[in-house]
Amino acid sequence: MSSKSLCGQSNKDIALNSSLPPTRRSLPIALIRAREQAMQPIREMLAATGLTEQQWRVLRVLAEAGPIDATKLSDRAGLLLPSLTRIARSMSQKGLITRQSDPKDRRRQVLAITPVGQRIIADNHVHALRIVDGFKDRIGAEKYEQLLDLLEAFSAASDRDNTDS
Amino acid sequence: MSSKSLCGQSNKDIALNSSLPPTRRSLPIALIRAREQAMQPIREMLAATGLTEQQWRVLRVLAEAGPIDATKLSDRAGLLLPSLTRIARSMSQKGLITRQSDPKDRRRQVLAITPVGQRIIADNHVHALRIVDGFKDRIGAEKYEQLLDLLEAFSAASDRDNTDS
DNA sequence: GGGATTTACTTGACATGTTAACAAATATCC
DNA sequence: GGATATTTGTTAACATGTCAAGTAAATCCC
Repeated sequence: MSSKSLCGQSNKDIALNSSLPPTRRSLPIALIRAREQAMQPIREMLAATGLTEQQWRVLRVLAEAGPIDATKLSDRAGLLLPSLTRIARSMSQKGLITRQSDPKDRRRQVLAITPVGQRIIADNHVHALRIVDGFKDRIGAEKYEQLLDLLEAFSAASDRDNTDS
Repeated sequence: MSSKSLCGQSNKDIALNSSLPPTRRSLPIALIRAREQAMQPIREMLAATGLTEQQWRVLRVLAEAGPIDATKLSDRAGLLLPSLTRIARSMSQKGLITRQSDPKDRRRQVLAITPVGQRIIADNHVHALRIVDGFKDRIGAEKYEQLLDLLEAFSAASDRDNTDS
């Protein structure tokens, strides 16, 4: 099998039968593409509110979970703690959330949504529902659920060495 | 403040069965989580090289596709053009890629991988293969391919729909 | 052929992603 | 009790994400 000399000169053996998958079949790239597509209508919705996607996710989680500390919130919203620190400061200044240190453990910052924040969610509720419907329409409701299941399974499979007492 | 009271009292048209999905079943969040999990071993691999994930993707696509213009590269690597502009400048200065304007169309910037860049890919080839194997092990090879198919289908279904108010 | 439009980047401004270093409060251990 | 380690969050520094505006080259169109 003569190699095609992909990029020019050095057609050294790159271990023929064990080559990296084409970038079309790269999971990271596929995830990034899908995220880009999914975010697009959400950003359009949020443009009118002045919120970013991340700030919207913070409101969504707080509305769902009630007051929680920053670490749990960052985990549930898919944010890193340093990002959340800045986002929370900004949202607090805008009156969308409140921050108070936990009296039981003063390291913890307990965050909670305000009525103003709840109002934003309520105002965009119907629009958000239509966006989710749009997701389902893209590949069908069944495959959509299947996709969510697979993503969840992939992310959950990170507990290898969890032999706690 | 009060407890959960998701949207409160105005249940006029939002009503009963039409509530937003729990954040656990949110596609954007699920995609972000999965991406975070997938990137983790890749970042560990790249830590020794000083490259970022994005720079690695640029090298991967250029090695696969040969010299291409910035727009196509950004599309295939899952980057926005403004990001690629800066990344390409940085990588060009490091000698990982080359940039030259297309004589046929001088608006276009044709980017290509250098031997130095190819060397980085070759050096990390085996490690990268192991990472991909790790992905498959997380949920099984079959579900892994299924996940890629669904992601691809979701991203491809973007030629329609005009969700407007 | 020349103005209007489109394309292909580029740049700027700001928000977030990411890692490392750090401070403060708590937990552990002797 | 007090030194040490761990947890929780913050800050800093830099790279990227994102949108808007800008520039230069090609295309359209009469």
